[in-house]
Amino acid sequence: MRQSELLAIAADLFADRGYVATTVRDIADEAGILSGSLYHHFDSKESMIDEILSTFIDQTLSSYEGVIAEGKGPKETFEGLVCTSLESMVESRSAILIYQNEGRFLAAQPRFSYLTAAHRKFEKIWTDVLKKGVKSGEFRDSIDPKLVYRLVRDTVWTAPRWYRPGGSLKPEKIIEQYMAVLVEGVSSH
Amino acid sequence: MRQSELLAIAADLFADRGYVATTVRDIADEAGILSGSLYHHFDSKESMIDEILSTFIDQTLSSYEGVIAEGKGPKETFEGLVCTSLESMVESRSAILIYQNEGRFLAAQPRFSYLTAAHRKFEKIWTDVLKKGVKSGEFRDSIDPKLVYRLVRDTVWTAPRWYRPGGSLKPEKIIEQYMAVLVEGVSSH
DNA sequence: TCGTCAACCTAGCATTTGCTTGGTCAAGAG
DNA sequence: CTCTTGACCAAGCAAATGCTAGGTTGACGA
Repeated sequence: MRQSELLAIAADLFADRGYVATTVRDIADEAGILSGSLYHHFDSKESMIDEILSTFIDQTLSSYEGVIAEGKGPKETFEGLVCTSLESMVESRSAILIYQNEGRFLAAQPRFSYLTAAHRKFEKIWTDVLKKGVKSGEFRDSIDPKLVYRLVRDTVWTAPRWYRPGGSLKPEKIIEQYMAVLVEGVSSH
Repeated sequence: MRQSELLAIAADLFADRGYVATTVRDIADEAGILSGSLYHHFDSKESMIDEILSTFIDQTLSSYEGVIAEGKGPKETFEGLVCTSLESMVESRSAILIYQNEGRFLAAQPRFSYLTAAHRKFEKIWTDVLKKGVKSGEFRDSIDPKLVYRLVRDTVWTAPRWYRPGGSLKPEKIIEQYMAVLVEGVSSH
């Protein structure tokens, strides 16, 4: 399918230069076609980012639910959430960046109201795990679940900003270091 | 001075909507003047963001140097760096956001080469402290200074994304929680 | 009273932007 | 051989964008 190829190209450009700064001519150039030809595949520039974001949200949500479904304790579940978030950096790098950079602005439009809904679901999943960990004593009871959720989310979803796929810095190394700091950061001693 | 008022307006808009998405007419509207009148104060839209960013970098660098100059141990110095970074969120909220969101793209232009230079200075300051902490045994020797620097930097500089000045969530609360997680996250036990 | 000057306006130009319309072309089905 | 269809091109339009050139206004000092 040509559509998904074009979407991947668009996603990379949106992630690198920003959605507004990327023109439909930029995307077409990268694909080796003319800008008008894009409209054979998509209604509008907006529908491209729409597709990118909704796909990313579906994937993320189901990967989170998979971790929850394992039914492990709070600490291991927390580790699982951190791990899967960081792992998605490899395949969904540009989507994460777009979600982070353009999400807030787009969420104001009715078309992208699902962004706000997803945001709330993410928050509930993370804070639930954190609260359970505090109850079980595995996490310090001084932590504020909502605030720590934001900290962790921002931390794991900002790594794609400087992570370069195929670079010498391997994802495993990043995951190992980030997991250690974050888990130690919330655990009681 | 009218210039600084206009700069503050521009900074807020750049931070909220993005540099490219903000038009000179947006800025002028917010200031209650016409777009052409902006060019009585500034050479170009680009020179506005230039001024905003270089001011922010000067402030940040000198605040970091102030912390270093206190000559305390690695752990307390690290705490000081985290603290001053989070504190700057109140007065330099928009500048931090602009630096984070537009920095990478702008740094490619010769005019903004100072961004790359500043980035290197920031990295050196943070990693030096982390290395010293590892040597002294206060920080775990398993941590990778460069990676943990990125983690901490991204974490403290992403908070302005959702922090709302004047909101019910006080900066002190954020600083307390963030400091606890980050310091515990790198410390040895 | 006159001259100066910062701040702003009026009007518009050149370019870029997202998108449209009508057409071409090659591959595959019947 | 014809017909359909998916992928693309050619050409351009209306709106938006950064910026410019020349003029107006009101405060202030000499």
